[in-house]
Amino acid sequence: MHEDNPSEKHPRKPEPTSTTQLTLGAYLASVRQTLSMSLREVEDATKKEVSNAYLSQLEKGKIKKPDPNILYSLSETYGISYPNLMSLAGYIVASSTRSDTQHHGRVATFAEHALTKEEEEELMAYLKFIRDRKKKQHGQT
Amino acid sequence: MHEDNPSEKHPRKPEPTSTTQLTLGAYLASVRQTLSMSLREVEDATKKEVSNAYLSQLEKGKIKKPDPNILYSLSETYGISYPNLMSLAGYIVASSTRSDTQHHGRVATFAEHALTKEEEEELMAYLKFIRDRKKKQHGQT
DNA sequence: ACAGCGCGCTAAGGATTGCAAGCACCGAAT
DNA sequence: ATTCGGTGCTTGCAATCCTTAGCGCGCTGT
Repeated sequence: MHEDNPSEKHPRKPEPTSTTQLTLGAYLASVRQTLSMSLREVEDATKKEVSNAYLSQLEKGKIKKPDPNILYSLSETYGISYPNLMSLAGYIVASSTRSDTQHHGRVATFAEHALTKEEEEELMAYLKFIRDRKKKQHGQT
Repeated sequence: MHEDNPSEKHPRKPEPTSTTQLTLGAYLASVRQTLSMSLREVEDATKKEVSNAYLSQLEKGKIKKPDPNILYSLSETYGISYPNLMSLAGYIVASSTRSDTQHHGRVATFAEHALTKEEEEELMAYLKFIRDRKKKQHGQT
């Protein structure tokens, strides 16, 4: 069991403005109050994607694992960071895996790997899989 | 039970529902079979984070919204892209991959396919997995 | 006073997740 | 032939999500 008591083992930070050790619920509540929105206003703003009842539970920490898409709706409505919400919810964030624009020096490629025919076929099939996926992946941001 | 519910509340991708019915389950099953791993091997490889029973259901498409962290475990043990799994599961991906148009053609058999960096890395990981598997047959990292 | 409205919040319940346990099947060793 | 281990898969169940109703409170106007 985990306790959600945000007021211990920490010398109490005076500035809750950053994305510190806040709980998801506390953070969401803070943002909503800052925007002076009611639970039902948020419900409408998200086009009923998040019910006022659920948001209440969310803010009170009664929900442990909210659907990522709900978090996304809230991030859009509030104008806050989606990955941050994901992180607060205990989900591993996709872009946290650093492997993007870094080591570019490893030329390598498959040329020097002497692919067997079997391997090549498998890799081709896999590549197709990846790309088929990306086609469907259009429609975000 | 139909997944064709028109009164969907949550943001779901406006997918054409035609052509490539590339589902999460099919993809996961494909990868696992390519790696020649049994359900229980994966269960062990993920340190019991994913039970064999659940993986079976996942592959058969019986699970609609798996926990992102489970998808992460699978992406790690399979050596595949986590955001891609998220996307397949219907979750909105945190920082969308803007990898298109990044082509830095690297020759080899795949040169004609103009691999992006991400694709290349994923394929490399995949190739490594294939070869690893052939060498050891069993054991862990 | 008392409607009426909006507020945060709670109750109850259907739906889904994820797991432990167990099933039926198969191939190999005894 | 029979046991043994391994395979995918199913079942039953507790836990959790998320929704629809509805409660109690405070406010405003008639």
